[in-house]
Amino acid sequence: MQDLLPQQNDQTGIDEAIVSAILSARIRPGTRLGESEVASLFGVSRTRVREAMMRLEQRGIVKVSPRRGWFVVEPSAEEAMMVYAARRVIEAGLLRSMEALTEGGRDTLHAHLAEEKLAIAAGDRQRLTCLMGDFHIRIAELSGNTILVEILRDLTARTILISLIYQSDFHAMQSHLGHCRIAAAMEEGDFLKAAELSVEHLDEVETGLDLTRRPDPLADLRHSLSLPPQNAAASSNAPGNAKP
Amino acid sequence: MQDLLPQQNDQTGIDEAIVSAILSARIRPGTRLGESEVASLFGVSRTRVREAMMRLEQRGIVKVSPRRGWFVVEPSAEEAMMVYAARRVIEAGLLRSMEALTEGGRDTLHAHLAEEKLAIAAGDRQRLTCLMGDFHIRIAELSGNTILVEILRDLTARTILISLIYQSDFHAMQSHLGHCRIAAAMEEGDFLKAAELSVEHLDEVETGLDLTRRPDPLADLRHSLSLPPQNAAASSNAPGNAKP
DNA sequence: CTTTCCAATCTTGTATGCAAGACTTGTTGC
DNA sequence: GCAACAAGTCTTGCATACAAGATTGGAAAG
Repeated sequence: MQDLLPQQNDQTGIDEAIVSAILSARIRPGTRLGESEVASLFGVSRTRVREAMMRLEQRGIVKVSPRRGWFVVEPSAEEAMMVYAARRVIEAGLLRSMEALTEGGRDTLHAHLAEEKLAIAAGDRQRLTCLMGDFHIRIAELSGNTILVEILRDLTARTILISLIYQSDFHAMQSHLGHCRIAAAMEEGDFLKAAELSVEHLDEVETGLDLTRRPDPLADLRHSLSLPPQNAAASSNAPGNAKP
Repeated sequence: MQDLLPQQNDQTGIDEAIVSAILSARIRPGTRLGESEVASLFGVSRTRVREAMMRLEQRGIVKVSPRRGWFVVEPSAEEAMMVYAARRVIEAGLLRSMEALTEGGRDTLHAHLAEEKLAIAAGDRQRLTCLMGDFHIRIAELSGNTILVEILRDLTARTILISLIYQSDFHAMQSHLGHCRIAAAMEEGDFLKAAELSVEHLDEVETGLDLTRRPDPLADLRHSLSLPPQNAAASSNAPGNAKP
């Protein structure tokens, strides 16, 4: 737990520390965030933690289980589809509404794609997760509409949680290529094409999910014990423990 | 103040009571919502009011001025344009993503438009304000995507606040016709056309705003004293108070 | 050995208390 | 008469205290 919420200084806010931890996949869906725990980590009282949690709940990032605690959301398959649908609607709508790409905008996109390439080469998966989500936020920022930026940031956070539950393997290269194609279309000034590519890209990612998979409440424990992932342990008995 | 926040029973939540008051324009932008005041109105302690305010702040509906109080937001001209831009993006994107209108959906739209007609005939402006915003929410609901519904509901609340600041007169009939056209296109199954009409409709409404108008902090006091609206009072002296 | 029940513990839900900043208003000095 | 100032009042910010539900662990009964 101590690693998941770095001793970010108080000024940035508890909210952003948690969101940032999610955006870089340092914190898993279903993680319990006890008020007292977080409070002591940040050196404040429960009051402020609670306020932060209220805000995060409004943003669809944590949920409270009455008198049990706060948990990072574990989107259901249905919710996952809604998140992707919402992103398709908003991102495609956004691109279609754009009319020109400034020189600064072009540079921003190039710089971002270069970073993605770098992270892929380095195999830095945590950084990559963060960057893959950020790409879409960068595009929203180009529009200058901070309302949409904030909406998409929260949806991106949820997307990352979704991928942590339902995504078996991370096709980083595929996503990167998708991003490159979108950026290229934008540079050509063909925003309609960029919008269509964006929808395709999101479809691709969504199709890559295994939405039949149930979130595994024992995931972290399983991992701590170095047990095989998912189901093998449950269906087959351990050796030497044979029983008719 | 007592009239603005009806003694809605506790179960529905303080948040929704306030949002509902805004959606039907029973509460004006810039209204102060003191923690103690609201707390006593709802018969709870400041703690719960504060939590509600935190959530509403996250939704862009209230803002806190440090150690001064909570206020219903008064969107600036810039923010107003962003809200409309965001709505264009999302609503158009949503319509474009739709593929069919169910029979139930058709009925919902018809029923809503009938209500609009009724309110226009009755001249019930408060109800009309509510309905005009609701139309767009109904459409989102047809998509079944609750995420987008919630986003649009908050944007609609902000839109109403914007119109209370910058809109001089309420072209209810014009808006209603816009809604009818959109619904008609949807019934024809021509969602692309519906999307375009939606953008036009929002443009129309936005164009009808006078974004140069500054929010008047004395509006409610002025109204209480039955003084002429806006500026006349400030530039001309009261009769009998002539002074060289 | 298994099941049931109860007490201890831990968690959030809510209220309250105190501190500190912002505004108001009356007062003082000019 | 007017400006500067200062005390008082009102507000949120934050911490803490206590109540109540949820969970867990163990003891007791079958």
